[in-house]
Amino acid sequence: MGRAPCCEKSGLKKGPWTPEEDEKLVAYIKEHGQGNWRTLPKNAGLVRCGKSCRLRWTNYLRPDIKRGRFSFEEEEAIIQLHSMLGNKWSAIAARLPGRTDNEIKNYWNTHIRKRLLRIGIDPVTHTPRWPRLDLLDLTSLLDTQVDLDTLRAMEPLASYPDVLHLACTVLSGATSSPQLQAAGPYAEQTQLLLPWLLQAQAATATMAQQVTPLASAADQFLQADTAACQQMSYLVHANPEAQQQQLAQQPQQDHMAAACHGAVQPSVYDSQLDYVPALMQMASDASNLQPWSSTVSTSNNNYNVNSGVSTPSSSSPAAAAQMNSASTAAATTTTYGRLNASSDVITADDDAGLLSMHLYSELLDVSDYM
DNA sequence: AACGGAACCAACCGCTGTTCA
DNA sequence: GTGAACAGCGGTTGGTTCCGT
Repeated sequence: MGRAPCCEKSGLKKGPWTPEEDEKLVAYIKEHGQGNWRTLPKNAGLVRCGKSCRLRWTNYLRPDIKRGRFSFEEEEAIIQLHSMLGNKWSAIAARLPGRTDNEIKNYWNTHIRKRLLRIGIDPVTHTPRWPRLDLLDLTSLLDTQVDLDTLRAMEPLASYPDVLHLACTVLSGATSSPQLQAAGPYAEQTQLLLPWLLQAQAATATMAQQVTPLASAADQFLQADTAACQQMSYLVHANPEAQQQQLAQQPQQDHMAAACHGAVQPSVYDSQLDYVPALMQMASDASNLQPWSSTVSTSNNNYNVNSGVSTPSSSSPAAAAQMNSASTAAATTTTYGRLNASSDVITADDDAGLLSMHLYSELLDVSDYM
């Protein structure tokens, strides 16, 4: 025999609460405290289910609830937390004093989600959704005719928007770089950069698949990005001597760096468009790889690098608990790893959370909060 | 002013893990 | 040990408000 039913299943009022009902509920809880929701409605003189009373109290009547518009900081925090926790609204609410899970959930679905979609960020994975736009940006930035074969060869990169984004950022910075302008015709540099993008991406994806159980996937990502950034920098500066020097100074720091260094040997691309068939092959190889976000998850634990997002159906509280804030923040940052393009200097921000917050700040339309 | 669609959000629904008779 | 209810959570609904035509 189980418990007695909490309330009658019929004859109870549903729908919006009246001020009188609110008054009764608040008065009762002030006097007796919350809890014992089964008997509360009857004792408080309400013709409501206990569950309904609990919901009304926790979502609306609680005195510590902060009502009104979400601030810019709160919105940033929600996005940041969502990238780590997924649709764990109660967990997110626990970190936002005065806000309820229901309120945050509603706000996410009606405001943030749409805003992210509008700016091209997938609200589930927190990764860019429009790689082809990046591609367009890239070609426009090159300010030169990129042959169709090369473009076609790059198509598989649509699954790897991060690299394209990275390239765009670097190139946009490079456009205004006096060093680069002094180094030679810009078109020549970019002709080198395009095939390199493919190789670097393929190498990075391979690297990601071979992630070791000892190192966190997030760290691997970070290393890969850092290496990619360094290589980008080399290319932008187009100084082979400096490249070799740097290579000698940081031997075999990681596989990714080695792979990238091999890919950018100038001699490889000296003979005009010799590399195009090779590019096609590389692109084909790359197309067989899973996008970063889905490949890099270690099998011996529950760590999910997919921006730390786990769908309700696939996640478990244990898995969520294992995701400490530092590592998930690192994963998030890697996803949005970026360069200090304006100065052609690649910066590796130690404060991962801060970095991604910074990026989100850029993505959000601040004017909405003015 | 009237209308229709979009946006918003409080409340409900249904599921899951926990508690307890 | 069993099973029913509780408590909590995320998803969804539907009523209301807003806004453009």
